[in-house]
Amino acid sequence: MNFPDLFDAFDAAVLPPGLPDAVILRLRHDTVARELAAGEQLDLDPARAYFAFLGAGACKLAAFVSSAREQIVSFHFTGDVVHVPAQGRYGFTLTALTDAQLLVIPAESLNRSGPDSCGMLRLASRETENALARSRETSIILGRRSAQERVASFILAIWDRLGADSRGEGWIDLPMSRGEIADSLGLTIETVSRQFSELRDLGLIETEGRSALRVIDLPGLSRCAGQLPVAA
Amino acid sequence: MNFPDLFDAFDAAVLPPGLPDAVILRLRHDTVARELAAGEQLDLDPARAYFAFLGAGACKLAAFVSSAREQIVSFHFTGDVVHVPAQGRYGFTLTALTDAQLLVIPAESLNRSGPDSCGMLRLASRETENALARSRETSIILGRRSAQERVASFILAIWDRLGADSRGEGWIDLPMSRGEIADSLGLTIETVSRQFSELRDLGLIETEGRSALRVIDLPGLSRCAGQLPVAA
DNA sequence: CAGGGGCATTGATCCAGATCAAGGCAGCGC
DNA sequence: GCGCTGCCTTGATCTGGATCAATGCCCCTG
Repeated sequence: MNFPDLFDAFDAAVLPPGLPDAVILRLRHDTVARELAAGEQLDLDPARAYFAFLGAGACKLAAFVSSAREQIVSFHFTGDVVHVPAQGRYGFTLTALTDAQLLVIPAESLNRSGPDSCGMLRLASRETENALARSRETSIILGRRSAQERVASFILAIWDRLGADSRGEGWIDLPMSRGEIADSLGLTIETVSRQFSELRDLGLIETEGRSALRVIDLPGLSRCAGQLPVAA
Repeated sequence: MNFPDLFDAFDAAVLPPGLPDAVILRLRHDTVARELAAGEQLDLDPARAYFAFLGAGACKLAAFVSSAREQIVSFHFTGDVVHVPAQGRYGFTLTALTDAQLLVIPAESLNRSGPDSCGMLRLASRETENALARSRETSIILGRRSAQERVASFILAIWDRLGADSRGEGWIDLPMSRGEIADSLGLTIETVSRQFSELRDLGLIETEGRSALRVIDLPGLSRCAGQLPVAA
């Protein structure tokens, strides 16, 4: 996908309708397309915050904690808008899990004030709010959940997100390694692996090879995740 | 403090300068003052998101996870703007730790579009972004830190926040109980207490009674918190 | 000022998950 | 198709923090 197509996709999927042409043009001018190979890291100015629109592929947003292991803040997939914060106490990096195409927009461009660009501000605000909701949910999981509950929650979340565009019989392909799952759940690789095995033995999921996954018993998995059956 | 004084404080401390009078008036009309006694919980419509300006006192924002224990998302103090999300998978509550006075503003009021209210949107966006940064930092602490690192980080954070307006000789009063500290750090009361004792034995902090606290060795405490010495 | 309730501290034990240590297997290059 | 490399799985042990169980000590009330 080239820049114009990517930008059109972004416009159609994310931008609020009815923005003045001049505003869109200015935004288009500030926006840059990037193509990342699997494993490649997006290089940004650490002093600035960005929004990135993921036109295709999957990526992870991670904080460097120590030289040891990173903490993965969130995973993102095709169509997502990712908030990449400026460097504060921690530095954040956006890294591709699969080959990915994205549009990179400096946060300032959305935040630029001006009577015409309210829609854009609204957008920035909404996307930040989404990121906040996800982050707070992560905090809850990291603070209070057992290993099994964490892994079950993770599978539910990714199943929910990728289940729709799955190939055929409801199998999905996990784009991230066990190590990356561990880094997002605050666990070790071994524990994640053991929990996958246990959920398989319980007949809740099925796996094939390293990355293929199928949920067999969704209610059972929800129960394992320790959540009330989706109360209203 | 009555409503006009509170609103003036809010205007002076938070609102961007140069907003049209009509916009401020409308906001003032949508805003409600609330006074909470220590331990009292702010009663809100769970279907809506709010911003709350804390004119005086301290409070906690917590998610109900199970009937067991709650996960405290953040602590807030005089002058803070708190983002209280609408109920999603989890319900959130804002509870006073000390007697508190606050202004409650429906998020919609700030988000209302209109060519004049861009400044307000900008404000909402900025406050949400602050909340996001805090939340992501929490995630990092909950995901990867030992008990001692968590408690040391907590003390550093609150010292940083309350150290300024401390009474005299650099003592601060913790407005929250050990249990609440535990609930915010993903630990138990006992572990928090033991870590306080250990940091005291290490000569890094001093305590008196249940709530008085003084940091003696700030660099040492930072080292315990496991953070690089505030790299640029 | 005495008594009592509730939070905080401290100690003893237990266990979930980390760490250490082998294998096993998928996917790749040759 | 064979071997190699790097993930993944599985097993054995260890340990940090949870849990269980007393006490101690503020602070409030009468």
